[in-house]
Amino acid sequence: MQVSLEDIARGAGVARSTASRVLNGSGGATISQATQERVRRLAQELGYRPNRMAQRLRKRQADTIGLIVPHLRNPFFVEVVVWCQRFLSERGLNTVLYPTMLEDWGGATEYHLSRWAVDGILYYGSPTDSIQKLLGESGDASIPTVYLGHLHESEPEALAVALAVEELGRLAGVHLYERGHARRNAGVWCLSPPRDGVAIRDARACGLERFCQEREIPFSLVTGNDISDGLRGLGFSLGLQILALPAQARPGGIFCHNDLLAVGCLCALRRGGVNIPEEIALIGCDALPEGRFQELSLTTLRQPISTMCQQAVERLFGLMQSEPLPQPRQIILTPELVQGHTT
Amino acid sequence: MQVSLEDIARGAGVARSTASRVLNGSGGATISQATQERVRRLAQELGYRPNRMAQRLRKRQADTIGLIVPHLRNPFFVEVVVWCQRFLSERGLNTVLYPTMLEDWGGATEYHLSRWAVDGILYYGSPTDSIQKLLGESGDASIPTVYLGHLHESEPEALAVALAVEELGRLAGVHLYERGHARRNAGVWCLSPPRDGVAIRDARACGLERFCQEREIPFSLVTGNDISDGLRGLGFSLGLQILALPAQARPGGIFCHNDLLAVGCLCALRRGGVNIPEEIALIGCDALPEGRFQELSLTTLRQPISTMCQQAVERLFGLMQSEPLPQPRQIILTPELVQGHTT
DNA sequence: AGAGATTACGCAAACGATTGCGGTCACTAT
DNA sequence: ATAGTGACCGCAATCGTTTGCGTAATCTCT
Repeated sequence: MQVSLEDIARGAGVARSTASRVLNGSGGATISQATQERVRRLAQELGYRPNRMAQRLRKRQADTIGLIVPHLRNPFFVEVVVWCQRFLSERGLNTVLYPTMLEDWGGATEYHLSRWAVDGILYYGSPTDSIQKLLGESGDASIPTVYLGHLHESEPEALAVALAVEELGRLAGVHLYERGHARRNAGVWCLSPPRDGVAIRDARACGLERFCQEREIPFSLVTGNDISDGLRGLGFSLGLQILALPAQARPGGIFCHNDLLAVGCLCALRRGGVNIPEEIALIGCDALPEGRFQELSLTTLRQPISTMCQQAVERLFGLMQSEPLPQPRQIILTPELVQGHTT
Repeated sequence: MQVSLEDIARGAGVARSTASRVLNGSGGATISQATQERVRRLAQELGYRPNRMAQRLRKRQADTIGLIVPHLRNPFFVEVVVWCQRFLSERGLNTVLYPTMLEDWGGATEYHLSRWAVDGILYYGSPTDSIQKLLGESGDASIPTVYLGHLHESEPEALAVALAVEELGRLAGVHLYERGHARRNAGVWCLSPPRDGVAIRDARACGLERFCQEREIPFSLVTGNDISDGLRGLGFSLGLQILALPAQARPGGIFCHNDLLAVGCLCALRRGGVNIPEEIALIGCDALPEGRFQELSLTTLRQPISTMCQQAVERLFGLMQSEPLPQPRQIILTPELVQGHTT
């Protein structure tokens, strides 16, 4: 059985309140050195450790934030988790993870994400669905929330630390164009994962498409439907499809929604004997370590994950302390191109 | 503000106790249908959700287990986390993650892992250090714990769901031998990460070494010291070192402690123009998806992660319910070879 | 020396739930 | 009519902390 504050108090001959005040250094009242010493020593000897549940009940806070990410099978999100958890733990906050896509959380979400279970939420979701959809009607809208990754049009007032997703597409376009991969054959393709059967036309796809339109470069947004083998598998099967095309129907440059797709696609193309980047150039997104250790290192776009997480945690913390809302409400962090050998 | 049991009770004109008993269906006493209906409807309307902190305080349990893994930069451990979390959430248990290697948890461990913060622990650590070292002197030895991944000689009595680590080495050896990669040049090498500056001589290295001794195959255990770039980076630099050797000093077959090392090494060797598997064969460990999508798909060893996690969670659950200890105390799950193109 | 300030501490009420025990009914059996 | 029996429900303690307020004791100053 654990030792409680009561035990300390009794042992030191003081009231629980006094012991509590000594141990937390809080509570207005002043306590004599002698008493402090006595209490502290006893606590030390008995190996006292406060009951978190009782503290949380009394202080009406959970010391916990919910971190919502799509899943953990993409190292990008793992990185997000690692950094968020690190910054949160520095502030003494627990992290509870909620992968939304991989598992069927159903009622579990409701169970875990009530106002009483978490003090705040960091939400990395698709820009089209807001957190409300996740929490359901029972969701408590008053939980302090900071959005990660992108701005949510449905929550224009919310705090967000986003990545310049559209800029990703533009940067990729510029790079492919300058390197001369854009005007070849069927122009530029953007490979995206499917969503409800069609390619995700997110900001990065749009950014690239816009760039292509400006330069009058042929552009296609493509996806596949076989996701049974993960994103790499999808990329691989798309690569195979490209291999099946005659040369002039193939893209000159490919921008992949993320590095996993890119790796899969690269794998198929290389095995198919395609000259990269001479025939087809490839650029990924997220700068995963995995891309660097391909036989042909992947050109990709690095996003400032740690900065994003740090800022988000900082903002969430402010929100939880009801500090005045920071200006601007939304931060947008810019990516950086990492030159590899696939462009 | 959240609605409490008190509110329900008052609204329905019953005592808190009655409301509680209705909502949990527990507590011996019988409640009339009419009352039940009234309470339930009110709870529904008001969107009542119990305060977990209060419940946990009262029931003296945290509904939470601590999942301890070295870090999350290796997808293998991510997989462990994903599966454990899944099986735990099926049983209504929260998961809190403690990466031991990546971050300096220091006092945080002590803070989070007390008897009062978690009901149980799943521990995936190196076989040489026990959980006691992690928890420190303040650690509460009475927390139900199940060891994951390997047996801990320091805890022969403990429950464990282990992988047949030594068998990994043996299987790799047999495979390299049968494929004719073992007797070439400098024989078989085992690439391991360093620990305190020297290669980890764990069970898989020993398993391979023993096999080599039996067949009188030259064997070396090698590592490097540059881990600034992760395991892939280490593998890569070791690959470069191999490239610098004259052919007859090179290994005929390499067994890598894990797929990340293997991928890095493979990358260096291929870029260096080595014929794989003709000149050097390579076998990894863990069957990460990443290995399959190399230009030359990696031969590797698959371990039954989901089974391991499921069994571990099941056993931990039993332990927490103080069920009689299962026999045998330790389960050992065997790996399976996945043939790729690097052997 | 007595008023006022300060120091040092204890009392008891929260926080929101669970649960052992006891009490009130209505109804039946004697 | 009285005791016995269920069915139904409320009282109040309990989990371990925090904290507002009250009150002695001590000190300071004139």
